[in-house]
This record gives sequence, C-alpha cells and structure tokens, in this order.
Amino acid sequence: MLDDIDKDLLKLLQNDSKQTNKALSHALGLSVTAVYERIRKLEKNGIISKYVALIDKKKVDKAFVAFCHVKLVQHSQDYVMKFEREVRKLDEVLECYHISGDYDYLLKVLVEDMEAFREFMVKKLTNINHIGSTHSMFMISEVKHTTAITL
Amino acid sequence: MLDDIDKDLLKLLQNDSKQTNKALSHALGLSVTAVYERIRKLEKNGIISKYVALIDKKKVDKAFVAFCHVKLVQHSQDYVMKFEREVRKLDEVLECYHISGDYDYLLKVLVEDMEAFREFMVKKLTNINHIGSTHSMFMISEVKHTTAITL
DNA sequence: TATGAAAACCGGGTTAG
DNA sequence: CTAACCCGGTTTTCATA
Repeated sequence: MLDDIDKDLLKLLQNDSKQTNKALSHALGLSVTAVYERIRKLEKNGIISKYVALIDKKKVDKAFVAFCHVKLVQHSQDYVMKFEREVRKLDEVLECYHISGDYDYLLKVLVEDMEAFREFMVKKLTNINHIGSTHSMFMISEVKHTTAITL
Repeated sequence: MLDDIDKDLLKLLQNDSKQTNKALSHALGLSVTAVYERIRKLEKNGIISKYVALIDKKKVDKAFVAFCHVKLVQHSQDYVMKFEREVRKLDEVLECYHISGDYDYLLKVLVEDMEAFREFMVKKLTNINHIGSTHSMFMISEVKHTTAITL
C-alpha cells in the first residue's frame, strides 16, 4: 500500500507539514505534481489524518505532566461508557488508554502545577462516579516526545 | 503574554494548521494581516514549535501500543545519561518520561503487534545496559488522544 | 492594497509492470 | 490495461511587504 517514496514523504510531513510541494519534490526527486498527487491520496485514504500546530507546553505554563492510573469499582458496560465519555470531556486529559494490568486506565494529564493537579483530581476526575481507586505519577523530566511514527 | 485572541487562534491551529489565514481571520473577526502577524509572533517566540502531519496508526499497521516502566540498577549520572541517550534513538519509543514513583521511566512504545513488541524488548530496550527491571502494560483501546493543549 | 508565489486542478503524453 | 509520473498551463488563492 505504501511504497518507499510514500514513507519518505510521510516522514518529511510528520516533521514539517509547512514545506511547499516544491521543496518536497526536490527532497524526494519527484515532480511537484507527483508529490501533490501522493499527498492527496494519503489524505483521501485517511493515512494523513490531520495537520496541526504543536505548541511548547513550557511556554504556555502547562508543563506539569501527571500520569494517572484509574481503576473502576465495577466494569459494567454502563460504568465503562460513562467514565470514558466523561474523561473525553476533560481538557486536562490529553490521552486516555484502556490498558491491561492492575488498573483499568492510564491518563496523561497536563496542568499548570501541583496545585492545579490537586484541583483537577478533587473537582474533576474523582467527580466522575464509579472510580474505585487512582494512583498518580509525576513527570520529572521529558526525555523524548514525538508525534512522528517511523514507517 | 497571550490574550484571548491568541488563545482562540492557537486552539484553531492546534486542530487544523492547514486553514488559510482568511478562514482564521473570519473565525476570529480579525483582518487577514492581523492574523498573519499574530501567527508570526507565536512562531517567533517559540510558542508554536512546529507544524506536523498526524498519521493514523491503525492505517499503517502500528496500532499496538505498550507502556513500559523501566527501573535502572543504579542512578549515577553516567547510567542515567546513557539510558536517556539510547532510548531517544529508538524509533519505537514515541515518548519517554523520567517519573516519580516505583519506577524511573515511563515509555510509550508503538509497534506492529505483540511479536514486534517482544522483539523490541529483547533486542533493543533490554540491550541498553543498566536496566534493572521493566514492567509493561498494553493498550486495549484508545479512549482519547489529542495533541491540543487547552489554554 | 498590490504583487509574486504557490496551490489546486486539468488534459495529455510517456513509461513500466 | 493500469498506475504512476511528468509537462505545461490556467485559475484561484495566499502570504507578505
């Protein structure tokens, strides 16, 4: 489905989506039209899902990252769906995964500082019903963070 | 530093960076030039760090997500720096955080399937010296995943 | 507000599997 | 035959001073 040129193209676009087709065509050794059509195809079949601006969390005072394990008291369809619906609404939660292991969910939470995290836990997260227990870990430093998938 | 218009602008760009300045100006009730200059400023002072294409991991057969806790045998400057340097090189590791708690690091690993994860653990991760123990959890489903920080 | 660049799109011609 | 590419050209749109 994806040939080597597509993979190179995706690598370039995952690192900088503001490059012109001309620059891409040069980097890939293709014509501008060919690049244009490959991108269009990648967009159409949903391989490229969106184009976004990434912002530096330190610059906007949202550098406190917490990882929060959550266990539900019960795993009925109702409780699970309600929890997932509510958690999706929380702006502080950037990521939420249903995972294997001792806990049911792993959340990545982004806030200003520990005080804001406390507020988040008390007023928002544990306000969702049916949460049995939670366990939080805090980021000391970010060693690596990329959105680029290597193909 | 950021006024409400900047925040609205960043929200729009974090969701779709391919919008034209004209569309943004319309959404914000500003002139095209004003939008243009605000964006330029946000780029220049590093609040917008980059523009990227996001790709659908399911469409490229990289839908197996593992979270991997890692503990080092020892925490000397040397060992820590070496581990962090090595882990940054691993394509499968999208994110790596030094965290508080029982383990030292939390890694988000993206591979094709469980077999590829096994390969990754045996041939790559545990090949880094000084790793004491690891504990892995696997994603069952992705409830939420966004790159957009709410301001 | 003006201009130069680039994207978007099209038809047609070419090659390769 | 089909797919991918290239070329040239038009129109529209945008970034930018």
